Parts: sequence; structure tokens; C-alpha cells
Amino acid sequence: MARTGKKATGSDKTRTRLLETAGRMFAADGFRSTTVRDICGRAGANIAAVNYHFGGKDTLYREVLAHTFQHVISKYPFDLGQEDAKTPAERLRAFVRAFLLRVLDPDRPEWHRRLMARELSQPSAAMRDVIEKAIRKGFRLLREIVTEHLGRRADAESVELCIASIVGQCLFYARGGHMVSRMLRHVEFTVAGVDKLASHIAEFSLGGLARRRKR
Amino acid sequence: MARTGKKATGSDKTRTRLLETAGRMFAADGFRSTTVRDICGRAGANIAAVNYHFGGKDTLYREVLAHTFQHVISKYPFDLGQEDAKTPAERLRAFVRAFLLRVLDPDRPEWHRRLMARELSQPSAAMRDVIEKAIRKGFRLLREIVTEHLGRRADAESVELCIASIVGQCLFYARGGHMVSRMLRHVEFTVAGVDKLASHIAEFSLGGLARRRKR
DNA sequence: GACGGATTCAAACATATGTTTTAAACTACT
DNA sequence: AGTAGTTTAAAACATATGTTTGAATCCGTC
Repeated sequence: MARTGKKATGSDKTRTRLLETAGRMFAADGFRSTTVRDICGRAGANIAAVNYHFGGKDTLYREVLAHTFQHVISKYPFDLGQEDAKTPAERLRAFVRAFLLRVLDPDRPEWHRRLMARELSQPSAAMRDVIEKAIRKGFRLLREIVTEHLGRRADAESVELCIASIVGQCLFYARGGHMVSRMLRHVEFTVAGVDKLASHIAEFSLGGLARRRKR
Repeated sequence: MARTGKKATGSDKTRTRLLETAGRMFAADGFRSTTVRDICGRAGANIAAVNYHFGGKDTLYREVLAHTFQHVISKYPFDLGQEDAKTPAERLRAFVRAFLLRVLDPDRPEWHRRLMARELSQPSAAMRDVIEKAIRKGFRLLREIVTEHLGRRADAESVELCIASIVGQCLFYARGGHMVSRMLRHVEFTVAGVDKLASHIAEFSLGGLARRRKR
């Protein structure tokens, strides 16, 4: 039985194939459950390839994370579209859209989202700092926006609850899991699909914020 | 150096200590990352204890799940309080409250919630069926409630989006993770705290549903 | 074509980990 | 006290897994 067409050209470097295969497998089964032997096997490489090209399994995982997320961080900043947003409602819409784009990362293969979901739930040591910083920044911005909606005299607890409601709606799609795929018949992870999602979440939240304000 | 007081009485059976310790560790680090040696070590038991009392690591995990969740399933049914709820708003409130109680499981140790969060995100083979069934049942009920709010002529996509918004808010607290603990200063996992949470989510969602209906 | 570095390969290594074994210690009952 | 069943203990086993090694092969350059 011949090789299944993986190592065909010879110009596609083993390193690249390892990165891609490992990313897929880490996303599917997690770091711990993915073995170096499996990665090399499916990538059509020798068992020693991981250590030769990356120095070890941990380094490989860090490289996968870097190679996967280096673009997203700068491509979708949290304050994307905040300049053009004039009204509080527009600012909320822009925030939700940027959040979803960043975390759903459309026009990327599906396993990128799965890996992102993993790191969001339980950040590895490599990602802890960058995720922590991103959270802080987004939290600060969203708190301002929510405070605009609830009125300057809103108590801190109300603000936090509304923040949680908004973030919770966004994260629901990001985290995936069995509960999500059960009810996502009409959702597509394209830019248009994410825009539609963002639009709904923003409107839904505007309704929630208005009702909370009237309390 | 004497034993650290774990194996004191002798009447507290090793089996119970193993169950408790293993549950804590599975919840913290996951099934794969938790080793039998660590469990036995921290439980003050011999390495062979797990296999003697439970037959193996997998069986122990299943026992932990059963011992942890056997009560919750029947204690907080999805339709808890639906009989007394007369208006659609009251039905939504009852649903959210039952959902949160079931998934947050107050007056239980914290690691129960962490284990629940794990199984919700990636159900093990042992829990897949029961979780699947619970999801289906809750999904059906919530769809009826949401349809009541949006009007009988609402399209399926709107209904699904609103369901996702409501479930997303609830699951946000259930799943925990680093993003949650960052912003949960004012939230307590007591029955009273969960009631307050449920109240907010229900009201927030009522506002969102009303706004969506007016579209 | 020959050389030298880069890459691949098969095998071996070292350690981690779930499980089994066999004997000793313990407990309850007569 | 004696005995049978239960539990614990230390060691060994078998396998999985990340890593290293040293030779073989490839590949561009002189």
C-alpha cells in the first residue's frame, strides 16, 4: 500500500505539515491526549521529526498557538469600529461584532476555532498572559459601554450582570461543545454569518439593557 | 514525619476518601491528566487501592460522576415551577431558574461545578447519553417558551437565536473558566445568589425578546 | 562528481502510568 | 484465641510516550 498522497511534492516542508497536523489534533483532542507518535504518523513523518524541527512537544504546541493566533490579535482589535460609532447603541454593536470576529475568526479552518475555544476555557501557560491582557482590555471597554446604557448612577452589580449577559451570549458560540452544535442549524461561520449573529446579540442586549434601566 | 492527619479515624473508609479525592482532582485537571498514583497519594491510600475498590481508573471516574450527579438530575427537573407559572414571563423565569439551579448546583462543593462544567463542554462516554437527553428535553421546553414570546408566526431562525442568547447567559456562569472568575466579584453560588442571577437573566432576556418581537 | 550541511530514518532510552500479584495486616465472628 | 473474609502494602509488570542517538539519505554548491 502506497503512501496516501501526503508526502507527495517534497517541496511542502515536513515542518509545515507537522504544524498543520498537530494543530488539527491538538484542537480535536487537547494537548495531553495527542501523542507525538500520532502526529508524526498522520503527517507522514518520522517519530523524531517533532523533536528535530521544534525541539519537543511543548515547543511544538507553542508554535502552533503562535502560528494560529498571531494574525487574529491585530486583525480584530477590541475597539474595532469604535471610532465611527457615535451613539451608545452603535458602540455596543461594534463591540459585539469585534468580539465575535476575534473569537470566532471566520475565513479560517474550523480547528482554529476549536483550539481557540480550548484556550479560552483553560489557557495554557503560553497563552495565559495574552488572554488575560485581552480580557482586561475588553472588560474595561465593555464596562464603559454598558454604563452608558444603564446611566451613570447604575450600581456596579448591575453593570457586571449585564456585562456577563453580553459576554455570555458571545462566548456561547465561541466555546462550541455539544450543547452548541445541537442548536446551530441556521448559523454559519462566515463573515456574513458572524455579522448576522453580532446583529442579533447586539439587538437582544439593547432590549435587555433598556429593561434593566427601567428598573 | 507523621501522616498528615488524613487516615485518622479508620472508620472513614478508603473507598469514600478515594471517591472524594479523585472527584476533586478530576474536576481540577481532567481525567487524562490525573494519575492514579496522585489520587492514591493524596488520599493516603496504596497505589493498588483504586483497582481494588473500583476495578480501574475508568470505573472510578464513572463512579465519581454517578456519585456526584445522581441527585441533581431529579432534584432540579427542567420543568421545575412550570405548573405554577401562568404568564409567559413567569414560565421563562421558572425555566432560567431551574436551568441555573441544575447546572450551578448550589450547596454543593465547588469542584462539583467544575466537574459539571467539564462534562458540559466535552461529555465523557459515560455521560454523553444522559446529557444529550437533558439537552433535548430542555431545548424543546425553551423553544415553546420563546415561541410564546416572539409570537406564533416567528421564524425558526429568530427562535434559535433567542434560545442561544438565553442558554448562553446561563452557561456563562456554569462553564467557569478564566474569563468568568475575572468578572464575578458580586456573584455567590448560594441558592439566594443563584436566584438573583436567574432573576437578572430572565429580565434581561425578556427585554431582548420584546425588542426582537418588535422587529 | 565530491563535499558538507540539512533532513530522515530505525532503533534504543528513560520515564510515566495503569494494572496485577503476592504476602502481610486487619476485622468480625465463633 | 482462631479462623475466614476483607483490606492494605510493596514490588513487579506491561505498555505508552517523549526524547535521544547514530547512521543513512537528500540536496544545494563548489
